[in-house]
Amino acid sequence: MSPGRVDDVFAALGDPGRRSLVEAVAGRGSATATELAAELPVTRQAVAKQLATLAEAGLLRATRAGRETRYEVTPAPLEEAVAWMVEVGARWDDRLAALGRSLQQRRS
Amino acid sequence: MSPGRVDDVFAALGDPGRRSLVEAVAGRGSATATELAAELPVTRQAVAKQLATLAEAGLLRATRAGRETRYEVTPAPLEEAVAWMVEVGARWDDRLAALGRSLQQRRS
DNA sequence: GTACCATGCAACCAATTGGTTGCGTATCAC
DNA sequence: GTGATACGCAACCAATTGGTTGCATGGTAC
Repeated sequence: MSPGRVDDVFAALGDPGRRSLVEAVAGRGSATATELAAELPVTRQAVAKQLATLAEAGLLRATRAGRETRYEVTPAPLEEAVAWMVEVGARWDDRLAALGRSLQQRRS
Repeated sequence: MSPGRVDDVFAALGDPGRRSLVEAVAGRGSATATELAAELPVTRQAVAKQLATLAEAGLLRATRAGRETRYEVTPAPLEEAVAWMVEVGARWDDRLAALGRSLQQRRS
């Protein structure tokens, strides 16, 4: 399990603004910085920065098409983060433990 | 799904130091601030602060016994965070989608 | 009661960071 | 070509935050 990667994922998801950005992108399927900024009380540059952070953490993938760059969700890192949580919490929680087995089974 | 709660959980897990603290506590079963600080290059107060943050996010539970306060992991918030991730990523990833069903099934 | 842990609280510091403005560049429409 | 659009980059700012030192408090052991 890539160690540093999970760190970045949690750090990226740590900011509420970035979390809602991920939700927004997920809801639209894909989105650009200006699109998202249009409906938010922040600047396009602010959104662009956050998107860059999320992309660097591997949560989003940027694709430049002509003059616009579209972002979409990349679920793989989420799965790693889930794995971390399951691993930590499994001993105290039966549901998480079961979930862990379920996850492991579906891998590979 | 408690909304503010998940925010706190991700924010708490966002710091690498706090993440490793959670791991340490999970590994020991329970631990005190001084115990943890003894093996870290930081002050006891620093650790205590982080533990407080984690406890406030619901990830740890503090129990004062005599002159020492022991912390242990509380997996419930982890489960909520997992639910959030699954919900966001499910559309793009079959494994996460399956995991989501698995999670929902075990809830009640 | 006395010496010794283990904490809690407060003030203070340096580094990080989310956000802004300003400007330069590339692409699309006409 | 010309204007409008979508970006990217850099400098700068204020707020947050992880960490420290110092001190006061409350159990433990004897």
